[in-house]
Amino acid sequence: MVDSQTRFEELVNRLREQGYRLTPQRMALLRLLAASDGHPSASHLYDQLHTQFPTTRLGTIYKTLNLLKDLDEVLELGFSDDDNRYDGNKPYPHPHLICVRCRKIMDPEVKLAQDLVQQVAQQSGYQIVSHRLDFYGVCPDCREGE
Amino acid sequence: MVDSQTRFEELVNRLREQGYRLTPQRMALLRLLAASDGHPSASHLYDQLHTQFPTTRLGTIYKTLNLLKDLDEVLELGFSDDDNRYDGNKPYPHPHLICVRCRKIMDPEVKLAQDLVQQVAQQSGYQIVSHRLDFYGVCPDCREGE
DNA sequence: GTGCTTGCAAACAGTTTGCAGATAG
DNA sequence: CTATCTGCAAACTGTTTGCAAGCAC
Repeated sequence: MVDSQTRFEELVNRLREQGYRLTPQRMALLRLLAASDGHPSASHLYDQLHTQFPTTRLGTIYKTLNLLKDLDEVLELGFSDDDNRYDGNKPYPHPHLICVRCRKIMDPEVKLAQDLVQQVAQQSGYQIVSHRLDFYGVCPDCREGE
Repeated sequence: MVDSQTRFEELVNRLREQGYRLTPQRMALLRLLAASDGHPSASHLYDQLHTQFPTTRLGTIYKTLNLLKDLDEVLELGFSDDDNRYDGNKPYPHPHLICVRCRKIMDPEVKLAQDLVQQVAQQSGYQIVSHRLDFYGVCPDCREGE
């Protein structure tokens, strides 16, 4: 992972150069995204921002997250049965490891064989634009109490 | 893919042996699930059932789908930004290929290297219970009109 | 000063739940 | 006969939208 201060500055510059405004709330959100490796949800980010900016609402957070998503600076991990999660450090497809008990999400140190993507493209005639690989399991902490 | 009649009978027997009732609506839903290779959504199934059983409601369809999901006879593909899709023919993890334009879903003829799963388990200490691999792309039909 | 951003509240959509009447076994 | 299933409607939840006031530039 890139240094969190560096990533923060990257995000700030990216918004600035695109002509977006850097409000204090946005700066704080960018700082959180750059600092977190835990794939926070919008409401987790809200909990953290709320202490500093008591009037901040979830809606505002979603707006900024969607903005960053459109700029490809944040990866959104959507779940149909749970809050979506956001990764502001590695905004490109990569495998995730999800604990089915505590919902902790980490990045395993593996990657999808690139020729598998090629193979799918050739077989199907699809133009592949992205992919997603999630492993579901029980994390060591959650296995302990069994 | 297994023959659709065979799969239908499998599903019927599975419900029967578990003591669940085989109502006409359920039978029709099982038939649809066994026959479809297009990963239908609940509302797609509803559209089809509705002609035969005009009083059938989406809620009922969800109840039966969840029942089959609990019996591991249907695979649910959840999407945070779209209807969930259901696969009654291959109710185990396998890769999917999703058109980002028309939302058609097919099964590419590839499979995830099994040792990748092992590798993740060993590295992380997680007990892996499942996984999901989705490729996103533009299907040949949707590329045509470009 | 201009118009993007925020706070706020209401809307949205897919899915789930609760209940009374219908029905499979 | 009776417990399960269906139809129905309301509830639920995470996310999005619309608008007026605020503030970055």
